[in-house]
Amino acid sequence: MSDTKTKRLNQIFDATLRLTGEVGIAGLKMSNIAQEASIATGTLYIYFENKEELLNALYFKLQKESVPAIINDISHLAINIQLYKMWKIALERLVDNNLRIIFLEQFVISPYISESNKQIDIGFKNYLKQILEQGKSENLIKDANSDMLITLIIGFVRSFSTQIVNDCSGQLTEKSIDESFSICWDAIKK
Amino acid sequence: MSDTKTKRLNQIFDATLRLTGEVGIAGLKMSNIAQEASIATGTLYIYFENKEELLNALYFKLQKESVPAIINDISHLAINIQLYKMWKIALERLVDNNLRIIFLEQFVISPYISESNKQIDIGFKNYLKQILEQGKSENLIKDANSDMLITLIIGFVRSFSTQIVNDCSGQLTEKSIDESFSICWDAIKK
Amino acid sequence: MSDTKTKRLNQIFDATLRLTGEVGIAGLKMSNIAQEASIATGTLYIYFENKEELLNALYFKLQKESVPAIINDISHLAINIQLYKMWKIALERLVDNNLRIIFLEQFVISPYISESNKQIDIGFKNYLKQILEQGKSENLIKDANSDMLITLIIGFVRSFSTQIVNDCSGQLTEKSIDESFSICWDAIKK
Amino acid sequence: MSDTKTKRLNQIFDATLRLTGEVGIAGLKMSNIAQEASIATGTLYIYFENKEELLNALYFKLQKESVPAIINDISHLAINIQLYKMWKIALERLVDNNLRIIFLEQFVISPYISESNKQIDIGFKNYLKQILEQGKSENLIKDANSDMLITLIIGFVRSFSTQIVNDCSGQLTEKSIDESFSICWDAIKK
DNA sequence: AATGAATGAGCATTCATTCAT
DNA sequence: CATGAATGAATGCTCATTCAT
Repeated sequence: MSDTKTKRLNQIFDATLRLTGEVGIAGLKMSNIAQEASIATGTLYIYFENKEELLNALYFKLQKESVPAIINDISHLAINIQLYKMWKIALERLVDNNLRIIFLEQFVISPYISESNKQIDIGFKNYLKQILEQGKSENLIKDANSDMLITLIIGFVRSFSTQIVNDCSGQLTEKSIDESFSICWDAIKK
Repeated sequence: MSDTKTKRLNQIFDATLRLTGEVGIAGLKMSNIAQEASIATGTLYIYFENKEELLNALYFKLQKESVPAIINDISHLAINIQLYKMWKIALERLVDNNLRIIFLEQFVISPYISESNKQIDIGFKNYLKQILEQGKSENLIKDANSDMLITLIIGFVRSFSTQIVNDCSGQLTEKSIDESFSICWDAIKK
Repeated sequence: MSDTKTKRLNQIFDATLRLTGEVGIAGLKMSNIAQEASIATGTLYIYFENKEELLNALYFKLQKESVPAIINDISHLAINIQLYKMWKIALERLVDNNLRIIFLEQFVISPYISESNKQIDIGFKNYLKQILEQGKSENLIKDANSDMLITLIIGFVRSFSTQIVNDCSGQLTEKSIDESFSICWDAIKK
Repeated sequence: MSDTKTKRLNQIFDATLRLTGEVGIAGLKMSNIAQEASIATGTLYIYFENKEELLNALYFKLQKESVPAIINDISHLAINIQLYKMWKIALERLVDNNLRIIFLEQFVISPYISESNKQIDIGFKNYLKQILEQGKSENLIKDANSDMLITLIIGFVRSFSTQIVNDCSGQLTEKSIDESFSICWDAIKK
């Protein structure tokens, strides 16, 4: 992809994220996205077929960026350390760019999400499942249904990061990362 | 309120819940709600000023129905029993009418939610906070930040009920209620 | 169909025909059609899915009105009288409402015409073919390819009516009808 | 005109004719013409002020090519031979390149045609008129209104060539040329 | 109160034309 | 000259809301 195109796409994605933070996905207008990105409305349609494709492309990009960063080569570590690292990276990524989490939370329930993007989470969940299964075999993790444990973990990360983002004075500190992970670990350890 | 009016309101609310399950909140159209409720579009505006008021009224009704049921006079029981009962009732209510949870999840992040309704959750959270504080003083609950614990609990209940609703074969059994609560309890107990 | 609906459709069709005469089919705008029909733009979309459907419906109506009028119960008459009556009615109908011919001529080559409407002429052509075949068997009509004769007749009617319509001072008189038919008849008679 | 320029113009004209056959004049887009001609959109505007000029230039070129070929020095021949030769050349030219006829038919009723191009037919019609007038004075041609006869002839040529072009299996043979002319001649001869 | 056709402001999308490279 | 990405005015279409019946 040419540098110009990449740059233009990022301009558009950044503008979309910024606006989502202000007006939500339901309030997004193509003309506003263009204005926020300092381009003409028509230019958006050079890069995307329509509004739906633009939003799905942004979702795909955010997911693509997130998952590898989270699961990056930690397979040699102890289970609880692996989980801790994933926990930390997930929280940091989500909270670091709070616009990201606002967009993701809203997009997944919007009428715009495509079938293919609906399935995109599954890769990460499978990876998490492997770790949990291994933990069970090492007698470190509870013998509960893995799907339930995964639901617990993801539900907590989402709630927690959303809370920090929405709480104006909220900050993600080492202490809060450790404390939240500790709670999560107690929930799933044997 | 006259019986006719109550009946009419329920017709509208049921139609709205049903449609939300199909098209999401962002996809709701007043004309469709009317059609689904077997009334004329104009009739909606006899009962509600506009779309925003209709949705907020539905949210208010769902919350009003849920909260009392959950917190109904259990203050004399042991902390973990109180929490277990709340856990069970919350799960049952959410899963029982899956349209309810879909609507609630979407509404709280929609542009339609009013300031007053944004605060409605707080009552329940304060109640939960009291229980947790009492638990801490009885040395049963972790000495962690109560808001974090609440976030954990609510995040898990939401994720878990959503998963059961979305999983076609998902059923809420005594076993899954107990198992999920057990995990949650391990997370917050001392 | 209710009277109101019929009236509304005619309002829209009339407005469309009038505008086609001014700006041609390529220049038609939905907002202008609405304005010309003294209704709101949105109202057009109550009666028609989109612009394409509106135009196809108008074409269908014009054709439906024309064909029966032309072929109305003349089968007992002599061949040349039958043809003369069809010739006269066709010319009168086309010239009588010159907007009709302008619309028809433009629509059949526009990108809006649907496949089903493309086939609509065939009914009339088949009727004409029967008459010509009968004429041949009675030794009144040339033994030439019927399709060619039909093409001749229709081509001439179209050209002639278009010329009269476009010629500002043009009038369709009994004399010009008779004269033009006489020429046509000489072309096809044995 | 430089060779390069001539070549470029032909590239553009050919592309325009080809596209008109596919999407009609109303469906022509400058970007598609450029693509079909394997040049950049902007390049079109080096050779033509705008879309209207491009189409009018193409129409003018097609007419310039056609008329001389049709009326080329046949004035010494008998009237019916003159007409036969014109008939034959006209049919051959039109059918030879069916895209030509599609374009011409659509362009003359499009909103793009300029006043000057509207008059371009008149030269040919005047020539035809002279022949018919001469034929009348020689007692060979009917004493009918010449404009009507011209309308008949042109209408038939157009319909007939269009039919051959649209009829997939249609071929222009010596036999069909002779047969069609014979019919036409019967129509106008005394 | 109930109706539902009508409204029109608002938004998504198109495409002829321009201009920096 | 040639390019093609960028432009933005113009246009098709939507849908919350109104109002005559």
